[in-house]
Amino acid sequence: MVKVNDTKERLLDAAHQLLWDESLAAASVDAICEKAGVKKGSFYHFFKSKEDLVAAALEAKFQSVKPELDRIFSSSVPPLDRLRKICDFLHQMQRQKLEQAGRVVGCPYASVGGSCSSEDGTIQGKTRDIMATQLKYLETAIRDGQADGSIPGRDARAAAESVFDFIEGAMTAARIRNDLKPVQNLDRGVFAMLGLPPDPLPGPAKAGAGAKARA
Amino acid sequence: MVKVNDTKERLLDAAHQLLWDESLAAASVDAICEKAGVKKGSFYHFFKSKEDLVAAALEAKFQSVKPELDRIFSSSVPPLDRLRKICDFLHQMQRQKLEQAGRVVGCPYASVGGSCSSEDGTIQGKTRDIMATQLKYLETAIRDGQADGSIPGRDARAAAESVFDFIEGAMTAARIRNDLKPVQNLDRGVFAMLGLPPDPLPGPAKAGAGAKARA
DNA sequence: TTGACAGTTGACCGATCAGTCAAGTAAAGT
DNA sequence: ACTTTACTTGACTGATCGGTCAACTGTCAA
Repeated sequence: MVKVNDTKERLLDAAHQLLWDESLAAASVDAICEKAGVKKGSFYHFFKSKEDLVAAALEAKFQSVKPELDRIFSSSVPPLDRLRKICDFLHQMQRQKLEQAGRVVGCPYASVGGSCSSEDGTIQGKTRDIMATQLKYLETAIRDGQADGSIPGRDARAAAESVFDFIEGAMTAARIRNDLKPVQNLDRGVFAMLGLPPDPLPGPAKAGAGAKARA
Repeated sequence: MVKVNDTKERLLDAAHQLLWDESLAAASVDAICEKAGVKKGSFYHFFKSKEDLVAAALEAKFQSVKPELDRIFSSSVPPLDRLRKICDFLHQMQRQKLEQAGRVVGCPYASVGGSCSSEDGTIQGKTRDIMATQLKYLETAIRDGQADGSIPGRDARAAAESVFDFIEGAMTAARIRNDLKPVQNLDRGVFAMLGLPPDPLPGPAKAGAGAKARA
């Protein structure tokens, strides 16, 4: 009995699911309403426009994963571990979405933000804001790493931007190719971008030919 | 008088311009026809569907820049120079499109491919093909570099994929933020990704504070 | 001269788009 | 008991979507 009226949440959930699993184009007001089991009149009781709902759905979803980001990027974790963890987190999330949605979905912010003309101010602005916030996590981790000597270089901001662009590019590639491979070893690309030697093979003494698992 | 009937070309041009400058959603059949100065009936005389036209427009545009790619990635050019040149080429192209379209447009293949549900087989398939072809240029250059010792590492394919993802991510970021900055120094990210030292500052003795241009 | 045919035209189709609205329900506030 | 308020509903609008069609035009070949 914690919540009797969850209409708004159902709309936000349905919208984000359509945005992420399908596309901005697939997330029509009618489709969102049908998926949420809500009539269109109710939709416009809670949101003044479709743009409004889309922006709210992106924001709500980001807020829901933010605690996880705060945990992963905790200052109590060594900077390189934060990077390893976020790469693994992104990979696992894509794997989970693949099972649930039946396809690789990539990053919703890049997909949605990239698929609107800049005129759609509200939506693209929201994706910009969220991605800027995500960038800060990377920037802080890299700056901490540079401070403790675990990461070479001095310009944490520029390094974070490059790493972020690489990750987003890999997510987009995974979506377009409908293939998890681009996001399977994000840490290798991230470490290379930062001028770090690649991680030793995961798992202790995992038999000889680790590289063969590629095939 | 070389061409009396350029209707098909006008449709392809108009379509690609809308796809690139605006979005897949903005490239409606009506909008394409209006921009091309062609009636819808004629459209369907040349193309059997909108998907058909979009795929053809993407392919046609790629074919039109292919000679430039072949020149940039010529085997007669040192591998590192090929990478420098393609980064500069992409930057200049984005700059030119910015002037022409009034905004940063990014990579049309990533934008279009990322903004359709995988169901749109034809279109997403075409973007996949084109991007796979582009990847081969990078792969060859990197393999040549690894062969002559100018690039460290052994797995040219994996390195090319990482570099490609980074470049695409930067193009997408530039589009979403409507800002050229992410594509202004692609070579730095590319070189870092390949484990290379950054290029020395461009231009001989370009006054002291090169880094100040950032602000 | 007459077809044949590539190309063009504008009217038209049903479906779907985002968004509106008046009427209704039900619970909370007075 | 009465009103206010939050929410729901289904029918509706005009615009636009992708796509069709029969009729028309010009050109070139037989």
